[in-house]
Amino acid sequence: MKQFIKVMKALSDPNRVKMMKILQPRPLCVCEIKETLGIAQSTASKHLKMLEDAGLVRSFKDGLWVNYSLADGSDSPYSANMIGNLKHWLEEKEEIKELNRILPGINREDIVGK
Amino acid sequence: MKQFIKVMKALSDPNRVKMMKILQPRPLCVCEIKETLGIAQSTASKHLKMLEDAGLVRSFKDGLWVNYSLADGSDSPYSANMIGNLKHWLEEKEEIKELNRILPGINREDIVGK
DNA sequence: TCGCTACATTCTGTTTTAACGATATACATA
DNA sequence: TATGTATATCGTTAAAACAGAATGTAGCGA
Repeated sequence: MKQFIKVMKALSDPNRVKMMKILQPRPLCVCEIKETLGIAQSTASKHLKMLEDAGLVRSFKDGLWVNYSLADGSDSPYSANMIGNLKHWLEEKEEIKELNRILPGINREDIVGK
Repeated sequence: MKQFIKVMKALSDPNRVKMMKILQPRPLCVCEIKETLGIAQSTASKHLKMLEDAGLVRSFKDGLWVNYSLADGSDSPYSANMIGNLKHWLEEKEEIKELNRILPGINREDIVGK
């Protein structure tokens, strides 16, 4: 039950859901994610930790960067189901389409401040 | 997006998830639900309202009683998916098994105080 | 080694959520 | 009509969640 609640809680915040959506095309580092969503770096980092604890994303370091990608769902049936469904859910929502629009222009090399 | 968040939020509280589970076998009135879960009547009522707003349960009056049952999922794909999956998910969890154990002994006629 | 960069963690203030008791509403029935 | 019962709503309080700024940590490069 705790695991299920963890997944539901993780997905009950708009910014975290957006993260799940923008991670669909490819892995992103924290700075790309915070830039895309327009939130503070600490906020992004905390949200990603919650998603990771719920088994929804995974992270791997690449030198100075930490890349996040969608998890494979092996953590629980709940995470597996939600990861799968989110691949087609919300696709047509304006909030998400807008993110998909700006996402190609986001590049870790171009991001200035911390 | 708002609709999705609403469903996730509705299912990120243990008492509300338990409600979804005990409503599986048959509809229940508010007093049976509050009795089964051991919570205050006002608390149960509020939780049920949230579940209803999310399209996860529906209510119909029967005289003085208000019966709640699982919704049919026509409200959104999100609610449909969760209603369906919750029919088999969590079934083996001790918290839920305990509820299934006491549920048959719960009867609206036997519930005393408000 | 020193500084710089990306990220994590901590701190603080604000908003949201959950609980219960008390009150209001709706509907039977005496 | 008056009363009692089931549920909904309101008021209050305590705990949890979210945000950003500030600080700590790890790893690269000069």
